[in-house]
Amino acid sequence: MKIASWNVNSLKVRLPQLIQWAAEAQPDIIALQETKLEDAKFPVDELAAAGYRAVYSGQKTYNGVAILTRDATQPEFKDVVTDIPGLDDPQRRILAATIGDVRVVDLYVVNGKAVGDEKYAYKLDWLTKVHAFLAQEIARHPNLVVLGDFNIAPDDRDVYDPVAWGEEVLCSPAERAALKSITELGLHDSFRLFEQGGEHYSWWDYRQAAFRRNMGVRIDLILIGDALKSAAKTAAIDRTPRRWERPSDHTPVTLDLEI
DNA sequence: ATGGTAGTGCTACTA
Repeated sequence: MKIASWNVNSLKVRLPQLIQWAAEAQPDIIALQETKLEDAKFPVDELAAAGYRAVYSGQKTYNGVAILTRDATQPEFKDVVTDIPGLDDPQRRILAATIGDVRVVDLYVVNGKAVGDEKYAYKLDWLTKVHAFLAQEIARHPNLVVLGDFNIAPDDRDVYDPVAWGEEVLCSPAERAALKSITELGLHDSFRLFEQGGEHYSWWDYRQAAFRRNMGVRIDLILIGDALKSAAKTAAIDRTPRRWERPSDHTPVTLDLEI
């Protein structure tokens, strides 16, 4: 089973790229972030024609998450959750669904704007509530996959210029501590099961030719529970779509599981 | 220190 996560930065714009990439990469499950589409405008028919069924939780202009599964190989979605229990939040940033015996939680973590900003405080509070939700999820579902745009670079290896980034947003100690508390629930950064080096990034700013210069950060993660660790075979960051015309600022990340 | 680009939607806001 191949699982992918991609912040598409507008599914309306990126739909042709998503369909092309899926045809080439053949993922069984794709978690999307920043679809920026109301549910009524989700491209159900176009994705069905491409062989994928979908669940989605979207809004106009901002945020929006979706999970796609390959029709031919995957069972129906079960136990779909679109909100963190106890958090009344209009921002569409979380989507959980069970596919067979795998539980998938798709996250679009708050960006936070800047350390000290009110959006940063919202980010940390949101992460605390997600932590509580994931503690319940991992107790219920041993085969747990938590993936998405975390908007946190786990450590300095995941940052192009850690001195310049310093303790700015995406790299601040409080954000990294929040991510660590999530991984300490028993969730592993699957990419780091296979690759220890730096210079592997999943997001590059549109400005300053950042992609060409590989000035990026690795903020798109696929976390897996202990029970799936031995099933993990390959983790990768596929930079191909970032080279295409009119790309998302993020590129897809993938994980192959032998299940 | 600032601003550079992109998406939405038409004015700033978010990233």
